[in-house]
Amino acid sequence: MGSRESSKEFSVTELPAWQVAMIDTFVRATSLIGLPRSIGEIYGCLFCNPNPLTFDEIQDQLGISRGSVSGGLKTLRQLGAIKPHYVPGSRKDYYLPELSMERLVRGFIKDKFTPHLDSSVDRLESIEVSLADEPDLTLRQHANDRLNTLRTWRRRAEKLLPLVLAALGGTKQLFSIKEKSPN
Amino acid sequence: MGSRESSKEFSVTELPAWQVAMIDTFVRATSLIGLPRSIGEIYGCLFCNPNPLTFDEIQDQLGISRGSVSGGLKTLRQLGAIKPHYVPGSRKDYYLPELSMERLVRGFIKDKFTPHLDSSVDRLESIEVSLADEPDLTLRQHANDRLNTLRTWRRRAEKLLPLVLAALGGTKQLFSIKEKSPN
DNA sequence: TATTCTGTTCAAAAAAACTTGAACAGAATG
DNA sequence: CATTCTGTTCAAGTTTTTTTGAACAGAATA
Repeated sequence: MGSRESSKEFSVTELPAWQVAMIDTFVRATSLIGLPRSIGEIYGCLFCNPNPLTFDEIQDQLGISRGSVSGGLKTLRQLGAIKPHYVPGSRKDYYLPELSMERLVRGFIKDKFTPHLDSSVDRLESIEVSLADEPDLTLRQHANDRLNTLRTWRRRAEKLLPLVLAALGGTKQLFSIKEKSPN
Repeated sequence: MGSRESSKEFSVTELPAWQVAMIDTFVRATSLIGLPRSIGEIYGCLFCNPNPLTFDEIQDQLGISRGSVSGGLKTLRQLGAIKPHYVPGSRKDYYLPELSMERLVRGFIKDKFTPHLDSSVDRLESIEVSLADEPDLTLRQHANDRLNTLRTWRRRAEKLLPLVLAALGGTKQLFSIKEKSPN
């Protein structure tokens, strides 16, 4: 099959400095939000390249294992941070990076935050139930206050997410902050 | 000194179910935002108690090591998530939880996000510099586009933070979203 | 159907993060 | 000054997370 130069083994690409630096940006960002290094590397790799990349090209450019590439691409797909790109006549999967900040953030929030927020309703209710077992009345009252604080926090967090997404929205919107009406 | 019941060794408190559940809430939350379990436990412990707690009381209630308590309190102080509470006639430090969601979030953002955002300006500039070494003109142009994308993202993130804090602000404010003016 | 091509899986290895507890430092007390 | 009290430090141990790569599965090809 073709020249032996096309062999799979060791075609590790040497990246130019600007690509290394750009990928580093994403590695920092993913680490900041608690995602593994390899995910930042893979997204960064796609971000730097003008063309869609394949599994193999990503592995070669980054010099990481097949397992990491496979898992990383899976997570990025789930987050909506990359988009499969169909190339006629090729059996390989090609990927392009999602470039809309709004969609990136939305995917992340949907995956990581929304499930927690949703399930927290039940957990707070269950706290309320177990609160009935507290014999010390004063303490029970205090615990109830704190439970209400948690509910307020939860409600605010829920309301915050749409606001964040709107602020990042591709359609440039303006926000005005109005002082609360006196009632 | 006093009855031997007051001995330091093994005074591990048994927590009521509602406290365990409430602390669990904070453990989940801290883990969600990438802080260690012990930090969630300590804050949760303070959150549940009506009185300020000391180092020792926290350790006893949670059954964790002195090192973890010391480190955890340090981080929480740095985040502004707990407040030292002076008690006359005691040599110990007492702590109360910060209960303002806005201040909690602000402290977290200041500690974790703002430094990254600030330093990113320099890093993006340095990418621009190293970009000059790219011989392929088309690729250089593409890289420059992407660099501008990164700058836009950074700018948006920077503008987002005040918005988030305002939305959580104790002074209830209302936001209105206006469609962008057509220019 | 055998072979090659693509990508996934998962047990084991490696790395990173967290916790522990003994030693330490400084301040208050006697 | 010696002792006790309070809390910090940090090396070592533990746990968790991430990465690796060999084995595998399925689809296309010959």
